[in-house]
Amino acid sequence: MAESTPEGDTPPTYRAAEIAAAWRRERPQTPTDSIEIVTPIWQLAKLFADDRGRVLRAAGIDAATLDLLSVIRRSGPPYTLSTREIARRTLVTAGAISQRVARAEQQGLVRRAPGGAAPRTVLVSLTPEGHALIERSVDQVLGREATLVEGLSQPERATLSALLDKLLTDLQRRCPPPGSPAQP
Amino acid sequence: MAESTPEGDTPPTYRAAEIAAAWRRERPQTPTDSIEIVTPIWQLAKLFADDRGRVLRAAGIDAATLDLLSVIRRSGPPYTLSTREIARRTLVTAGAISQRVARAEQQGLVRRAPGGAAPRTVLVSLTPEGHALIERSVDQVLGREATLVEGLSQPERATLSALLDKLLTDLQRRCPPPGSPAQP
DNA sequence: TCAGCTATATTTAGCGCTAAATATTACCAT
DNA sequence: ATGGTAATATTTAGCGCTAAATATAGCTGA
Repeated sequence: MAESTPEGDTPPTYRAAEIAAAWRRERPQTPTDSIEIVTPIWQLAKLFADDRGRVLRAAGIDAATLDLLSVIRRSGPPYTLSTREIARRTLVTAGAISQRVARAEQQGLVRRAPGGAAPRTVLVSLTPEGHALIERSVDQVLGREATLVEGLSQPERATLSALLDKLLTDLQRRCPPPGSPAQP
Repeated sequence: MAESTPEGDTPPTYRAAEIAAAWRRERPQTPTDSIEIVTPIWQLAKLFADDRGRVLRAAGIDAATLDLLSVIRRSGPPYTLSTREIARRTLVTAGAISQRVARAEQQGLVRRAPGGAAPRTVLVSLTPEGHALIERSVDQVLGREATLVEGLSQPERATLSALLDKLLTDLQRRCPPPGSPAQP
């Protein structure tokens, strides 16, 4: 056996190519076509999320709050969005949004007010404190991420993002649309 | 009105390109370079995870258990791995592995036994029931995922996976290695 | 007019994860 | 021998999310 139990060496992490090869060795009929796409996507998502978490901890804000303030901030003046619209744009459950808004309101970062078209619409607005916090956080987060993707050349990044977008579009056509994270 | 709030139309989901454009409109100095890479990665990760969740619910197994049984199964005979090694390969906290193993043991899918090289090593093995469950689940999951990536041609998939791997390698060199999901 | 219907927001129970604290074992140098 | 140290596993507290149940406001048609 190569490297399983008593752990000879300890490679830094586990590679998609190894996973696919292991399945083909163990079960030759296994359909491994997707592994080298899906696995690195999950690994990258986790790496980006963890790294962002570290940046945000230093900035005194958590990822959920950043997500909330960001979507309101970048919607432009008057920095107000309905709960429903926030849920649509962040692709997180409406119940989760309720909780995020409650926490942020507790910290004085947003304000809730009834009003709007639909029946029970609640509008969420940035307070001056919330606006200030997002202004000083967003460049830190996006600046850090910009350095993280520097390992790819500009043409490589363009190719990558085009392929990701194509795959995403195709999948959204074929899967029910429950939820998904977002960008500040 | 179409179907949302005051908000005019309701596109199926929120696009990375729109997010980047919104930030540039609102704050021209914002570094948006990473958005069209990071955002689709998170959206895709969520889509794949949700879709897998639906497949697994039908198969009577959850994602965490699939992850555990998979890593043991594809390590080959004797289908035994130490807790430590499982944690390394799935890139999830050792505490989480303890809990996953406890749950799976409760269901009769794995067995725990002391032994192995290091001090307090615990070896986790598949029971016949666990082996049978993973055998009949893995092809369903990977087969489904294979159809999901069909929207990309073979060369496109190769390019995509090469770029993802390059980015991942580069990031692993630059970020601390806390944790990340895995593939069955 | 008014009874229901629809659309939205909130609450609640439960889940799995992380981080930190704790427990346990083997080894090793004195 | 023996006390200490390193390595590992488990437990625990807390967190944020999801799904489902609940509450509420406006609309609509008989």
